[in-house]
Amino acid sequence: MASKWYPKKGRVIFHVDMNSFYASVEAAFDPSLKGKPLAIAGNPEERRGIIVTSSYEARKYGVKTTMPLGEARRLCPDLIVMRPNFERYRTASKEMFKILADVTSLVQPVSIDEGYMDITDCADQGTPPELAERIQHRISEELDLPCSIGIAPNKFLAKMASDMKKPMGITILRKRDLDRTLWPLPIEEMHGVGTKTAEKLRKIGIETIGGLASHSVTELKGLLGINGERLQNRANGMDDRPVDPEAVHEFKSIGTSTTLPHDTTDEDEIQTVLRRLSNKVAARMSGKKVLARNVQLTIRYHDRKTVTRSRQLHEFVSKPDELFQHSIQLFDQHWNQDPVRLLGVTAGDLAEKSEVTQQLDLFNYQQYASKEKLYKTIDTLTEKYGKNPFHTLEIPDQTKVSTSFQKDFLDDYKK
DNA sequence: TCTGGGGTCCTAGGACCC
DNA sequence: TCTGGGGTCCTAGGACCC
Repeated sequence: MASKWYPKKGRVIFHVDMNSFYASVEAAFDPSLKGKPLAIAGNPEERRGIIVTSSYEARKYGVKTTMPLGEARRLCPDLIVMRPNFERYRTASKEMFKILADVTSLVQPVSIDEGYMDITDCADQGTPPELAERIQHRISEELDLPCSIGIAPNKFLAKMASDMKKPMGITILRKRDLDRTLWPLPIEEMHGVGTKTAEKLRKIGIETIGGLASHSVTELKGLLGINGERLQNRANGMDDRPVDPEAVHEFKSIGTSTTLPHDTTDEDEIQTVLRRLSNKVAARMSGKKVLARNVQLTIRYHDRKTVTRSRQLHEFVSKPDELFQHSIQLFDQHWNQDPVRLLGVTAGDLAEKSEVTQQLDLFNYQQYASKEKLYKTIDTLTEKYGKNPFHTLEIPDQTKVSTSFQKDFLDDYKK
């Protein structure tokens, strides 16, 4: 029976998408909000008054994400507006992913409210629709939260499928059904096509996903680069990205930014804000036990023009003051004296603290018997690796060597 | 009523090395 | 005396997503 759902080749992928997540969490927390037009929005006094999420009741009035709060209120005078409670959403998210993890370890969270699952090898737990129903039912019963689930042979189609029935939908998207399910959709509804790309595609006569699927790939590449080819493959239902449960740990940057209550040119105020942002980034880095080798400053001016300035460092940083010093220097170097609307600090080129410490120990060559022998080892390995693994011989760059190199290094050195 | 905050990936040009 | 082409690193910006 199950074999009907499990052809010999091919995967079965779920995309689980929580429906208007923040608003739903609030309604689960306070059931008196159920059935009412509810929006989660920032504080307009601080110029953060945009809609982050809204309930389906609010959406009926035309309330949409990123809409300014004033406009939302005009469209829906009875709108209930709440500030976001991120801690509450994170807790709910963890509970939701726990339920997914009960089915398979092949779960890849992509954001706080959605994730992919590879259930190819879960045939013993039932057919995919049965499994999807069970997951949806558990999330609804245990957390009082609605979700939609897309079932498909790959991530892209699963993602498109979960979007097709909301809220509380379960949608199967098979390859053989693409011509009537996916292809008629307008091009901007395709995941990966935003305003700019949609505009470009419409200019060359592509209006639907089907239009993209059958268009000349040469022209698409000319228009969109490598992305043109990739989008066309997706439109044809081709996507071999694996569900990667580890991806969530491999973050590449940690940043924070804030829109100032008022545009400012006051350097003391700016300094205070940069210090606060640096502290916040450092705290999050410390929580994740990572160090950074790149610091990036973001400045958005009164006219919303945004510039980023970054520096690659020769050593790792993690302390609040280190981040602050780099960001204030970047600011002083690059600020054009115009009023500032937003400031951001981002730590990039991250590495795990434990690994960096290990490497620092390894390449602190004072611990080796002789410098000559150390250099000889480096020469040997340089030949093996085809290039000098250090940036210079004088100051071995301890930061950019692989674990396999470290191992070889020790093996060779001990000879 | 004007557009938040958290990210990722891609591109392109210049510097530098071989 | 003039010169190609490939590769990597760094920086900045843009597009996209939730």
